[in-house]
Amino acid sequence: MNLKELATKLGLSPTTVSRALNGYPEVNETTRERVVAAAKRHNYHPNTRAIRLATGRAMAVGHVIPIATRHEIVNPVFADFIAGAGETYSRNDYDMVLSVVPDEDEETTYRGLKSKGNVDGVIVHAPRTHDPRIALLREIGLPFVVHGRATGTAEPYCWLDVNNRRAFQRATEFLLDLGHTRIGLVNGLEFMDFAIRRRTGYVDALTARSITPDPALMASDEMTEIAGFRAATRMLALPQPPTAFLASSMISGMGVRRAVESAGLVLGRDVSVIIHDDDLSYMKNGEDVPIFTATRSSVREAGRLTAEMLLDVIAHPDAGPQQRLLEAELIIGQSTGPAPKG
Amino acid sequence: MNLKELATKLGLSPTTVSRALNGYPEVNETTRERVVAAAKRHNYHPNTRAIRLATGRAMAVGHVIPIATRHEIVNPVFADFIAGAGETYSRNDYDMVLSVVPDEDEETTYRGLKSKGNVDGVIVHAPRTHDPRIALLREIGLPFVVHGRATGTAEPYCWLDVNNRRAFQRATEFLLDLGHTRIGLVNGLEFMDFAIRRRTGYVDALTARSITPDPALMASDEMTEIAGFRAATRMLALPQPPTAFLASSMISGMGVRRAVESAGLVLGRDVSVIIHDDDLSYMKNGEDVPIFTATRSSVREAGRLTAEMLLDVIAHPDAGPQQRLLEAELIIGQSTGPAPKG
DNA sequence: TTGGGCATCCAAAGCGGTTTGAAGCGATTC
DNA sequence: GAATCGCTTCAAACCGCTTTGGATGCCCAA
Repeated sequence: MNLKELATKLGLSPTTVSRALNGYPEVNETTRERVVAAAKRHNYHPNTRAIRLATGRAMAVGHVIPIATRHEIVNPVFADFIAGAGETYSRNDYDMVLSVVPDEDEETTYRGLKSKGNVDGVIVHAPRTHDPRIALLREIGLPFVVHGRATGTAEPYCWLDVNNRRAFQRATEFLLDLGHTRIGLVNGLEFMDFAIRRRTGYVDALTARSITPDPALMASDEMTEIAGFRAATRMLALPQPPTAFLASSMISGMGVRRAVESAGLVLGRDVSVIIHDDDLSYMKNGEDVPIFTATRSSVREAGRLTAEMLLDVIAHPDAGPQQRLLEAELIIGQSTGPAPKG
Repeated sequence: MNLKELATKLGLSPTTVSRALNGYPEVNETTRERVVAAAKRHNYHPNTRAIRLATGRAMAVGHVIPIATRHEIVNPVFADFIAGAGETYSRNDYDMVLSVVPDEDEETTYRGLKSKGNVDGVIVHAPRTHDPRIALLREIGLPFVVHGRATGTAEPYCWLDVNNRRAFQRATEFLLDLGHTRIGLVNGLEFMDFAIRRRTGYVDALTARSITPDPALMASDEMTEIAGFRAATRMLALPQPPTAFLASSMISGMGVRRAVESAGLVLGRDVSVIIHDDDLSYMKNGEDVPIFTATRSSVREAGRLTAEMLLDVIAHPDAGPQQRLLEAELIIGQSTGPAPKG
């Protein structure tokens, strides 16, 4: 059943039927009701491909996912973000199209998305410092919103980010208040913008209390269980081991916990751990009582909000760049306690 | 730059230019070269929306992701599968469109995808026994491939699955050969088809050696770290605790490991653990030497293959239903050893 | 009476490609 | 020399919708 057939069946022109269904004013209310009823009865759904061609809009948003050899973006955090964004798209009748491409094809993919008209805009994931994608997207004129920020980008652009610096600063201060002075940082890869901001927060909090950050207590690696385990194990073997850790994610935090327990120490008594909790839907940090003390910020909610921002940018291309900074909560769990007296 | 402009520039008709670029035989080779060169020079890319309308094909594949209140499908395994499928789509110039919808809207979404013509086919995730989606998709005539199988479906359909029964049977036999007789099963939720098959494999292996499966040694829950921890802790507290475990995933295996270590036992010596390893790209089971002994089957590869099967089904709708069963490898890691003499 | 305004509706022209049917033309065949 | 054929090319229809620019009829004010 297409528009023409429905129009014939109703004894109306396609024009009127189209207008009736799309809520245009120049159609008699009685007629509109007839049309709407007939559309429902015959289970008429306008063909998306035709709408897209006729309107010139793709009604779709792209997410480009590079298959990196080194840093894998296909991680749990990404999945939850996508799920959040997808909820927003569904509610607004937009399609979400994912392009999984070898990372050397990333630029070509963005250019293709624009010139072939597959999408109306894109979301940029996992920005690095001086991320080239921002200039690229501006150049080709494809609307975009960045999830995170890219230090070193001159002109303003749209982004939504969590205040990572502040989160880690507060977490560090919290540990300092508990009497910890040797605090290990198990960070993500530090070419990622968020990781740098987190380290900055950590360093700032220490320096504010006149503690010189110790390079031996700062690790930077993939946010995996193994990497967390290794980094923490190494630090615990130092002559002056840390009494507390900041871990970049739930997963690396689990590695840290394993290192702590393997060393015969008790979590929350001998060693304190604070993680950053993205509040992943399938990997909760405890139920009522959080297992880990954490800086928490739902990445799924971030996905929803970033997608909303993008749809807004697409609808109003000439409004200035939107920017939004979310604050993480500091939630107290069972993994922190006063520094052991020593 | 669109087709008409390019044609004018070349002094040719749109017809000829279109044919030249699409490799049709009825065009002079010299002309074709001219056209191809001009297209490249002017950076011409045919508009996807127009192609889709003209050809009647969506050149897109759908993945419907229900937001369940109970069982969350947005998990790491799903992310890796999507990444694999996405690779296949990119190579074949198909778009991957993800629909994230409340689970009560799932049926409506499939119907809409079909009647609005957004996609040429879909992949069905996480089938349950008697999964209603299979009959639905057949009814509305939307090509599909199931990742997994749905016991209780009468008519044949396309699927790609891992031999879960065999994998868990072999793993159980391996433990039995090592002298373990009390083996705990930390399974996924057993309304999921794969979970049932795994339990069947486990039970079959036990019965073949005249061991009666003990209900107290069989747990079924979400495949999370906490659930794994709880199930294993409970079993280890039994009067006759198990000396080995089968865990449904890397993550629940980590929970089991924590339970083992919390009980003061040593993994691989006092208690053996075998996990099912989906070979997730961001969560490797060790590097050279696997941490866990495991039944391994790359879910990312499954994604690639399932997508290929679907594209094939779309291209040849009248060929019979394709079905493919992948075997998991049994890889030996450091988490298994002979049963302690007792 | 007339003409302007308003409420409705429609024909037709896009959107940017693909595809059908036909035509031009030099070479070949009879 | 006319008919046929293969090779190229093109005009036009079409995909299914939106949207522009009338057209129609009716009511009301001048």
